[in-house]
Amino acid sequence: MPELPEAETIARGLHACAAGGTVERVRVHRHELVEPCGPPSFRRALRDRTIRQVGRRGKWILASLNGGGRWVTQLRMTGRFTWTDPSPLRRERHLSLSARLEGAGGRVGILRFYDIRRFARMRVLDEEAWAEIDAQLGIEPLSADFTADALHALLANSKAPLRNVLLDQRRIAGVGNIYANEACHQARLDPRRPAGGLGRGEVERLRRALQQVLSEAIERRGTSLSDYRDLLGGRGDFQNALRVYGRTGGRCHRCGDVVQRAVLAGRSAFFCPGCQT
DNA sequence: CTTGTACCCTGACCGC
DNA sequence: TGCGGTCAGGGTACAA
Repeated sequence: MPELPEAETIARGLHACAAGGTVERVRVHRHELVEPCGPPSFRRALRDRTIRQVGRRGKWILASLNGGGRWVTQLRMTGRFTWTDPSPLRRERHLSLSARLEGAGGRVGILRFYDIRRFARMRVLDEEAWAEIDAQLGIEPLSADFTADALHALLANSKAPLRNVLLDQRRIAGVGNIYANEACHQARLDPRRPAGGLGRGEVERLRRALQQVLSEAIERRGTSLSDYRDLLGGRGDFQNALRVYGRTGGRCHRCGDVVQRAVLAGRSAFFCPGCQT
């Protein structure tokens, strides 16, 4: 579900409601969420900690804690946060975690985490442990460092299909299957092409396309195809701007050809054979 | 090293 | 109505 724009939207929402708040109580309803740490030690690590700020790295949600350390979340496919006023705890089906936060201004709110498919993971890490993970993550595609030269270096020597390389979090952090396919279409590049075979001009087109697609998706608060919702349950809007993703058989808005689907490394790729070469 | 596959899990949808 | 097959925004362990 969540790629960079969805993680960014969620992180901004969390920062607005949770920054300055102190975690008063944590309940872990599904232990696999906090594996391999385990619920008791996870609760101990988070209880009575104050959230300094909330941000994002790739698809990871990061809440930095006063006194050091980070509360980190990988949403994976169906992870979702909600923020509500205090209310009686109903036994909800996919509820994985709930936490009571004493807000900065004396407000109290409940942060809940739901995860239908239970792939999501949370941990509380010290700076050193986080730095290790951070070092494994690739470049931020919306940063100033993401130049054509940098992208060229990331793609060079790779024989794998372009779409697959864009999904590799060790190279570029935050791009998932929706935005990888959309960026390839925007850049008029066939997602099946070997990544290392792109020319300079093509690499620059791809860089711009990635930044445009990701920026517009953030402005539109993400893509809500089925599960994704923001903190308050609102939908994103980028599903209305998709050019190829999930549009097999539809007409390309640019050239009128028919959008096709291919399977690369077990996952769908969507492209227009008429204008992506 | 790189690349691809199976798997983790639930739910939606489609054809029969 | 039910049943089996396929697919889904992610990531990891493992094999080639």
